[in-house]
Amino acid sequence: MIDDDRVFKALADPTRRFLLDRLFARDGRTLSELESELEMTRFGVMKHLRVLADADLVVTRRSGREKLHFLNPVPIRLIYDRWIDKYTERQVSALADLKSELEKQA
Amino acid sequence: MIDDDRVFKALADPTRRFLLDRLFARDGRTLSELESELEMTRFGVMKHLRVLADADLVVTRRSGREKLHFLNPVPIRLIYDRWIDKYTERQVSALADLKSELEKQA
DNA sequence: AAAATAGGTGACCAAATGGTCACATGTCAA
DNA sequence: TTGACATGTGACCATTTGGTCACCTATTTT
Repeated sequence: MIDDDRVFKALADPTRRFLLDRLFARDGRTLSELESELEMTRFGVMKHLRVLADADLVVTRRSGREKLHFLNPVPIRLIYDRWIDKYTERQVSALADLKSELEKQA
Repeated sequence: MIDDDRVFKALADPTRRFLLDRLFARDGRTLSELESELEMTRFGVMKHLRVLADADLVVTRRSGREKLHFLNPVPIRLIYDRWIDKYTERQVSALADLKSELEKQA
């Protein structure tokens, strides 16, 4: 366990979670595209993407003058494994489903 | 999605993750017991437990002059559901297992 | 009842964090 | 080859956050 701190710190910011949500919906977006969806300068978005990349939650690939961003779900899975007991997994899952159902209605 | 920010902010601190780890190992600990495992004053630990409770990651029950703390895994499960696609779940799980295996050896 | 135990509040301070800007490099199109 | 486009760096500032302390209340124990 050496890089878990970077992951949790990266997830702690709402803008960065929004970026992950956008990449979860569709991968391979550029900085400019992501910037256009946020009330923030390009520099702010760039910093956030840097933090996500350092945490390995986002991986990138250059293509000409563009840089494409992709979501990497592996670190998320590791969080889950840390505090969800295998034996109680089913009950927790059922409770979580119930909670999101209730929130949908409200 | 109203209280997710409190959850992620709560998880962003290493001391708070350590507290969750201890409660995952065994529930129902008191403030004093948790304090004794940390290089920090009681007040610091109290603040951290307050943050975890506000995020609903920890629930408490009073018993006389003691206050017992319990881990609540539901918010963790909700994080998982947010960014793990149901269709790719198996592959991600396999990758995560591989990563933790490699880290054990290193 | 007195002393020890367990937990709680508000003020305070140093350090980390989120965001902007001036400036700069590399790439594509006309 | 000139200009527009896409991304990158370092300095800077306001706000948030992690931690301590003086002081306080409630519950045992002797």
